[in-house]
Amino acid sequence: MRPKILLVEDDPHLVELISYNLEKENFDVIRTGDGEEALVLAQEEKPDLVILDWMIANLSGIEVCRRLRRAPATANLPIVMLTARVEEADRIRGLETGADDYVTKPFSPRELVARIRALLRRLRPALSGGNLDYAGISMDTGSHKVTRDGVPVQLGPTEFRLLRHFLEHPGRVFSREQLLDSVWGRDVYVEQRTVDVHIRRLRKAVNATSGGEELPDVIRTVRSAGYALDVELEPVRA
Amino acid sequence: MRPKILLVEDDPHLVELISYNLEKENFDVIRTGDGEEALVLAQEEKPDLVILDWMIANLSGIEVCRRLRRAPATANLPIVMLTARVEEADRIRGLETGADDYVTKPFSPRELVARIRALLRRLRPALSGGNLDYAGISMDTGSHKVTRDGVPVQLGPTEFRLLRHFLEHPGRVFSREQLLDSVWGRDVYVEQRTVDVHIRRLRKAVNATSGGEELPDVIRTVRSAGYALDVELEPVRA
DNA sequence: CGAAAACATCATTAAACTGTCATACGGGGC
DNA sequence: GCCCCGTATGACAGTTTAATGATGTTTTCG
Repeated sequence: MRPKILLVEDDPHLVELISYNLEKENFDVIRTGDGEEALVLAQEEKPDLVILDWMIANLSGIEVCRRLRRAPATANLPIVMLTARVEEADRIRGLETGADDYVTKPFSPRELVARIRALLRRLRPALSGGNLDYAGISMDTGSHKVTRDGVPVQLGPTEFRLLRHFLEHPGRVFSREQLLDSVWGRDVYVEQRTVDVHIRRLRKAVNATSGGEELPDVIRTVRSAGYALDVELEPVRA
Repeated sequence: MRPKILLVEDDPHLVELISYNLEKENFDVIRTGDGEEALVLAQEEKPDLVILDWMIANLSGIEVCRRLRRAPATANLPIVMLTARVEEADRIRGLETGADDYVTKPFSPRELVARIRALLRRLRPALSGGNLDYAGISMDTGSHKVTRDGVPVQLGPTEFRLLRHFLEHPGRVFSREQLLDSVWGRDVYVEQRTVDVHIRRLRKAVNATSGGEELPDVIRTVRSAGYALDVELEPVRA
């Protein structure tokens, strides 16, 4: 899967340099030089990471950073600040505003890419071909193989993406709407109840071994809220 | 909660400089100058983050980094590499080995702290909200889980919203009307007495442990006024 | 092109939750 | 103690929500 990077930079020369290096490394790059537009693109394109120049048109980079952090949809978006400013106070201000990393010009494109990789490796392991593990479930995102307690699990494409999404945020509850958004895609219209069906297929595949025995369910249904991946330790009810 | 930092550095001057700055910022610092010992300490002390100098005794920093990543217990430990090496190739190698950030000497202590904060902010979201706690009751709004003294509590949707509302305003008394307004919704018409029933269900779930024993009631009934979440000691009346 | 897999829906069944009532309980004033 | 009024409680029936199995269609791939 190609990670999608939103590049917010108004120097055409730099845009070209960075884009070239990112695309060479198999990233998708969306470009803009405008602060306002950056906010819109961050909402609509759902990039995996933002590279943000401090000095851009319309809104300063730091203001864009602050607004991204404030909006729920982008509050967790990784942000790399990019700037010619070398004063320590500025770097610290950038980091404290919510940037995850801070690179000063002139910079090495390769180092920038390495830093982006390090960030994504940490925050979105699935993007860098890493392994996702939780509660005995192991997913190799590179080879698309999934095992439970070492036993291979067979999944269809949608179930795979669904499980990957859960593994990236273990324990957290997602509404059907959120799942449709992040697993199916923002512009697909399907019934919310369709999620149920895929949850069922995922459960069936993950909870059953080849022998037909039943393993503990790893997906928790939260009535009127959604679903979450986790091992409910006790189904005991008051 | 004070984050615990493992500082692996053998230059006494630097150790002091870094420790001083970290402790001033309310971090706990564990120190060692030895690579082997660093691995042991990482296992035993379970630090929240490691600062790792490239050049240290016994094992190079990069080898320590690699081994930390390999051991399951420390595979996800955030690592900040620290080095005098300025060559780009080294920085990239450090990041690709699994370090989360890379700081070159000479560096600003305040920037180091800012980078550490940025990393921890990102990786330990538990420290910055999402949780509601009061009187032994803990609600994780992200995973929709509630515990009392660590014991899971099962709630229906309405009881969950009700408890959340109380946890957001602990100690305060709400009339049935107010509760209907903020928990049920402004435009829903239900009997005021219905609140009583849900209060009862909430009490039942929260005050009873799996064993069936009774814990002290956390909801105070205020006659002719409403209810409050409160561990007000019983007005002892003999 | 044709078979197999994957998909989105629908209808049905099963389960959980909800609001209301009737009744029992209990504190406070007298 | 006795009464009054507000609260607690258990039961119940209707409603909402999720699980399940089946079905027709689309997509994938040989």
